[in-house]
Amino acid sequence: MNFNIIEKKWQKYWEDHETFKAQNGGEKPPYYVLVEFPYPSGAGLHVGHVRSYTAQDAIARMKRMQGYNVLFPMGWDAFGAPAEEYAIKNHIHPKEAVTKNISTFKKQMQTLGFSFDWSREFSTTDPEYYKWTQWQFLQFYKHGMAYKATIPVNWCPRCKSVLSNEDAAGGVCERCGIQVVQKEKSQWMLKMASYAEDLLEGLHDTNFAEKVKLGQINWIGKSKGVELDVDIVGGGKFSVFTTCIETIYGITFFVIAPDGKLIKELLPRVENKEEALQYIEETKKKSNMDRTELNKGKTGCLLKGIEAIHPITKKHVPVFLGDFVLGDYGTGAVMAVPSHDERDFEYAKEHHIEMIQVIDGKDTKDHAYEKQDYLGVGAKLINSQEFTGLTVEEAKEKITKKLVDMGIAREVNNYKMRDWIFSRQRFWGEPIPMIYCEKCGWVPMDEKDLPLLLPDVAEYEPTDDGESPLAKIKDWVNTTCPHCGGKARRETDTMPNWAGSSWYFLRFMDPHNQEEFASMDAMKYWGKVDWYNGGMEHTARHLLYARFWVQFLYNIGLVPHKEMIWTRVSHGMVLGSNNEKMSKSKGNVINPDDVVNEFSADILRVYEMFMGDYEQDAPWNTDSLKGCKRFIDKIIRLKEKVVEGSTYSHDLETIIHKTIKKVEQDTLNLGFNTAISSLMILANTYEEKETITKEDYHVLLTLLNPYAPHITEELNEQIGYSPICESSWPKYDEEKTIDQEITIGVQVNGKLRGEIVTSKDEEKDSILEKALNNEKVKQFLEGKEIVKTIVIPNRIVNIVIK
RNA sequence: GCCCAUGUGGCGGAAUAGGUAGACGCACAGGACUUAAAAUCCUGCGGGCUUAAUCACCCAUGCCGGUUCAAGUCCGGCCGUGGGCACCA
Repeated sequence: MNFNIIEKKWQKYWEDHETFKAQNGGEKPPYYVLVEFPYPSGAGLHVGHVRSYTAQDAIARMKRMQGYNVLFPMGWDAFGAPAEEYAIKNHIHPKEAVTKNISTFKKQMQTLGFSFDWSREFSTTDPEYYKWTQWQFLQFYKHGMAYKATIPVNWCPRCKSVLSNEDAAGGVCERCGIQVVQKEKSQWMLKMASYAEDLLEGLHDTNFAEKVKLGQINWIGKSKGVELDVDIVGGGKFSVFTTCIETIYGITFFVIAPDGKLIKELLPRVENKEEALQYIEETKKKSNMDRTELNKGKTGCLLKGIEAIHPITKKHVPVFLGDFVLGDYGTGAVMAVPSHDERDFEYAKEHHIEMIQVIDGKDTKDHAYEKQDYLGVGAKLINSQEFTGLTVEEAKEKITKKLVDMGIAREVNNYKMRDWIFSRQRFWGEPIPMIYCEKCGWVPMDEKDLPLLLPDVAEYEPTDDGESPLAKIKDWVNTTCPHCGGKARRETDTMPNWAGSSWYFLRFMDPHNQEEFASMDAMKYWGKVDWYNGGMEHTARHLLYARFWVQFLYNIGLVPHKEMIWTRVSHGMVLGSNNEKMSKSKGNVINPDDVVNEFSADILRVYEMFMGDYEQDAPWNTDSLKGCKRFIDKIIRLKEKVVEGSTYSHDLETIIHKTIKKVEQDTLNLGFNTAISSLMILANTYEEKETITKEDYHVLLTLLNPYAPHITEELNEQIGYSPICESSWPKYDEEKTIDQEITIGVQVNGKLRGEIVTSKDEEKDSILEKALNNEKVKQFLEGKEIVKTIVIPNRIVNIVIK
């Protein structure tokens, strides 16, 4: 049997018959299966792609047979630095590289038989697509959600570009892995931080996997606390944010961020201005990474002439600069309680500041007694005036109330998540459709002039001065102001590659719409994405950006739901056979094309589904792949046993109904490996028989079809059935999934001593009688007193003796 | 340090609500078929102890405890591995 020819044959059949084309509308209920569209790299499709695409393909194929109108689209996320770097290295235009890569990817996907609706294909780099990305940016701008700000940003010296906080997690460039540095630049920003609470709340309206939800919750990083005003001796005041207001009596100093706004205001009053300025300069030089890595001691600088007044005791306490306080979190200033915060403790030691323990229960000579240790254990306050003796929980509440009543504090929430830095100094991205006019300032382009096309140029290398390569293209940059008609310049930064992927799933619902990014009708028809599969690494980035983007569109009335993604799941990686991540340098890369050539697409698909728990990483194992070939060969051989018959063989009925149920449920619960295993069991059962009916064979082929679509269609055709892709999914009868005879274990004092055969739902008394009469069990009961018997029909018998 | 995940044979991994641990597959060993190989088929395959071989028994889901008639599964405490975050007040 030539797998190659068969696979081509059926791929052509599907194409000719437009089998997988989804219609917007109709009788059938809609079902949207989505898998992250890939970045079409030069390396081609990875076996890891095959794993998740096959999984979603199996769901899509099964759902179609179950009578759903399934949307299973595919496209290309093709903007971004890798394409640009590839292009620079090979001296071709990124557009050409992308076109070539897309065609390779598409061919590979088609070879594997994924049931994508190719009529909806697009790339984020298509002007007809990025026109709408730009249009949506203008909506952000027009609703006050996009602004330009000069801020210290993460700058990657190698990529020569600004990175978002999400892209620079851990202080290193996400792509090239080198340390990022801080640089002041004027950037477009999207006000994502203002959506922090909505993004948290919205998670309740999703069915994301728990770990995905947690990933987002952690990234958003909400803390509840109190913002407290602190007066300065001689007038003026500042605020601090704290989550531990119960320690207020332990304040012995305050620390403010050297990179924050506050110090700029206070500086004129600082007596040791020179020293302070020097410290600020030093801080600026350190990147975020250094600041955390140094971690050696707590550097800082006392601000002479600035003394704070303790809000309750009215004592005067010193104020310091310290780089462990971040300028862009909270208020950029903290109240320091060295007895109850390790950082404050270290700082106090370093700078010889007094400490006051205010929570009893642990010695604070060597270390602070921190909140994670004193909360929830009934710890009580000391040295805290009228609050002494209260538990920390009571004190938290009462102190807050007192301060709020005094009018010097507010309960607030703070979030780690910041606004989205939306500018990149790169060529290969969506141009930001903004124009700068000396007279009018930043002016948005007229919507009817979109798309703002990327110019065709010869030079797209990034520049050392931190400007986008677009800045060099004078006739593109120079334009007229849409407002006053005067001379103006275009924004030369481009969007991050997360922009295009933030709304592509909406476009798939209505991909050829010329008037809108997608019609409200189409989006209402399809509703939320039913299944969205993607990598865990996108949890804090793509998925968060996409949700933010959708929530914004919802708030301005352009999408029907605040959350457009219902279930989000993620797959484990396919590792090399040495259990390490596949990489060229390790020489453990498996190319799916080779596997298809040597085995077949179906075998590769079945293997990747069978290789292990879908959500866990799994190493590649060629031997195991051969086992899957044996399974497919067995399926083929079974055809020789087929005889006429339009019903299931009587003795196979139970196992067939059981298998239908199992495959159906497992396929929808990410249990792909156990679905395949139950099909193996069914095939093994068939093999033991002399003959099987056509119907027996047909049902096996149908159940296997979502996983191995080509060979099953071929065999099914050979026994004279019409194509599986046009048939319906078999139904199981719950009654028939249950064995009439069940063998159960008999335990004596919890240890298995024998087995008995019972009929389904047999009476307890009758089961017990059988158990007591079991020869082996009898031996253990001899001369003993039966204290208790437990009989669970269909499951177990346990006899307790003394 | 904090958060998450995870720990079951030689290996990948099974085990709805606690109910016969090791499904299914791989590898390995022995055998059949073959001139031979491949393919296929049959048998065995956690450890220990016994035995001529069986039968039987004992131990076993990272470690230590607990709850229960019964624990891979529930609870408490440790240890290991992988990942994420990390001076976030």
